[in-house]
Amino acid sequence: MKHIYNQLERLGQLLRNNIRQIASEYELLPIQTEALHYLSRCNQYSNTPLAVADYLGQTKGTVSQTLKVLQRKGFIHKQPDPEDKRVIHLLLTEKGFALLEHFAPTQQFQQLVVYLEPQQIQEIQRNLELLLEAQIQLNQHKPFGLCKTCRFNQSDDKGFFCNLLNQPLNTKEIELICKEHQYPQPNYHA
Amino acid sequence: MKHIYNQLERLGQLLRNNIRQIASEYELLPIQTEALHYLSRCNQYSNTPLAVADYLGQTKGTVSQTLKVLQRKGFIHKQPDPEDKRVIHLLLTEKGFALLEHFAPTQQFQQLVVYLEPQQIQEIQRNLELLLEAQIQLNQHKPFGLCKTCRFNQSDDKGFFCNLLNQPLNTKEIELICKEHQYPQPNYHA
DNA sequence: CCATATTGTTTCGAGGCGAAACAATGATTC
DNA sequence: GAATCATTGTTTCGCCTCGAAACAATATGG
Repeated sequence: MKHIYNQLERLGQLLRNNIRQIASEYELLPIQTEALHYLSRCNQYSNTPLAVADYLGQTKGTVSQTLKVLQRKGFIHKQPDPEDKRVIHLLLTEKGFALLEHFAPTQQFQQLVVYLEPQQIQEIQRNLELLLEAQIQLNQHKPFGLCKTCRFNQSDDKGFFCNLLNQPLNTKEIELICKEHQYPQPNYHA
Repeated sequence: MKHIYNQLERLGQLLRNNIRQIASEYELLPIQTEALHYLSRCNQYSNTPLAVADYLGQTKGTVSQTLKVLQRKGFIHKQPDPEDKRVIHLLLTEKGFALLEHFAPTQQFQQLVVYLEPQQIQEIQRNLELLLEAQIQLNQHKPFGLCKTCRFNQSDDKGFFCNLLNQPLNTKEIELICKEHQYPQPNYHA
């Protein structure tokens, strides 16, 4: 496992450096682009400062400042929740969405496909999925998975429905990240 | 590839958060432990501030400050090079080595082995190796590989020898990271 | 209605981060 | 050998991350 740890640490560093390099052209830091990337993929119940803090593993105070910078630079705007006046929803501006086109994934990363065969790509995806689920399980970390893989998501002939939030979901929404996500059952090896 | 990118970004974040959590008990930041981890694995030609900067993808000015903190906290000490008086060698103190026992890999990460079968571990290692080499190739980044996989490393009945630095190497040294490392030839798919 | 919990912001101090200026030493060239 | 250029490392500046703690506002439960 030591070898895998070193490989993952290194891959993470290289990816982060890759992001840093491109982000610097827009005068952004890696953590800022990571927050934007999350906000572009999460659902309407998960786009709050607290959810970003949970996702990135930082305190709400730290995230609050990072969001202030992103807002000042025009990548996001804040929208008060009409029902719960404590809550703020974070929405990407057009500038924010435009930025992510260059970022997630980076162009350089997309070129990796040249070095890999389709079968290998499948295999790598499966392996990374395994590592991710095991890591989340061990960390006691919220999985932040997509609704379509969530135990609360129910599908019938009328579409999809979240049994936790008691809300209907459309085909776009079940592809988004939810902070309340729970896997149906452990699918790793005991 | 977009899926793999998202998985790798997430795995990197979780790993970094895991490190942050443990490091905070020692009042260290992730980047500081990453520098220490590198210095514990590199050879005597690669333990300089500039090499650390190349490895971590940061400027020498930034690294100089990080090293200053690590020195003040007693994890490393600086040793001037006797031949080239511009060069400083960075050596871990006992406290530095002791710290890494808890870190690389983290205890939590080692427990991942419970969720994986030996065959899967092999497969994951191979796949990560592929991704790493392709990523390094694309980044035009120095590989920072081990001497035993380097094209300059020659082995005969007397032991090992580096044809670049014209130095003999022992069995311990060929397991260390070298900043001059070069792969013998591309072993990915064109 | 009141105590408690939750969400988000602000403030503080330490430190990461890159760019640029700087100092010291080594290498090249003439 | 002296002048020029390259390399290595440090310092300074301004902006930002980061966590902890204090704070304000709203929600919830008795």
